[in-house]
Amino acid sequence: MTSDEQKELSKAEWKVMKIVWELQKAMAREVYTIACEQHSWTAATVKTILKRLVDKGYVSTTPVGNGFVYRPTQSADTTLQAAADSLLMNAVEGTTGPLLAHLVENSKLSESDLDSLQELIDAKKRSLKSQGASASRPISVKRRPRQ
Amino acid sequence: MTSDEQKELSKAEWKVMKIVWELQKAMAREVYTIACEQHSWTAATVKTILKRLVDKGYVSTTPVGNGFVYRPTQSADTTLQAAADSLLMNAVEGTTGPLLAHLVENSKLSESDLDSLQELIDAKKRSLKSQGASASRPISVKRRPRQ
DNA sequence: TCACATCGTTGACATTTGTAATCGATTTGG
DNA sequence: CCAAATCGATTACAAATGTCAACGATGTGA
Repeated sequence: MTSDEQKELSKAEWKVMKIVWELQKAMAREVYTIACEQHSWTAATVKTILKRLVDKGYVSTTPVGNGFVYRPTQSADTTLQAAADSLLMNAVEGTTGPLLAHLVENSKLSESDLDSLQELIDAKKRSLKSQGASASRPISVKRRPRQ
Repeated sequence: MTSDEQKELSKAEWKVMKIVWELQKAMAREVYTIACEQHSWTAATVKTILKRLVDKGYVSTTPVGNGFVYRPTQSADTTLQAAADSLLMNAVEGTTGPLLAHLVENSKLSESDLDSLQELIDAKKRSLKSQGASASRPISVKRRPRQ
């Protein structure tokens, strides 16, 4: 019940986080270099964003030499899921199905990804069948970010 | 194709849009009432947000009596999909599968939603099988040597 | 018709975000 | 050991966003 209330990531912050997630152990130099060339930012800009990410708790630092090694504090997966849940809270009844269809259609998915999805869908179908009626209601995406 | 560059919705704007989408033809009074009670806003706040939504082009107005009737200019579906796509652009390689799994797991889906998904998944699987391994361009970050 | 209720517009102000320069501390190549 | 390269922190400032009050125009009930 700790008022954890993780601040959300802004557009620019997502971009930097993506780099940090990919590097896992990111040295300043690398982040600066990649981010600058990827988004035509100056190093100063990236510094600022990194700082804010640390403040928001998305990135942790370990001092080394002159500066830090930066690490993500949560997995890209967890963070993305939280963002998706938050987005879904804006969904109007009945739009979730089409949204998922759209996403599945336009995403690059591996065979095992597809298998897992199939699995889940089957399970859902079964539980719908067995439980029978229960009309659609407001979207219920609960579940706080774990970890 | 005039540089349309649709501005994105902010948090508060999504909340009001949701109401407009649900009403379809929304009179000011209704929007104010619902939004105020739903988010403990004052009417003034809702007015501002509605105005901004009109400016951004998400809501159109038809004059009637003292004020307007507000209507969404695009479907909730379309807008949600755009937002989801934009979110996915922040995704790290390999996180899309788990994300979709999470969403399917935690969303309320009708039987026909599930059918459609199954359909799509089958199709994807088939095309994976037939085309074999190619056509995937990893978006990985390369570490560059200095400067 | 007249007081009152509504509506949309303006103006306001604090906070967050995008973008960047500067500065002092520190590491490092020579 | 020193000059150059880096690094993080501080400061800056415009734009976007969250919130809201006050105002003037318009509709409405008595």
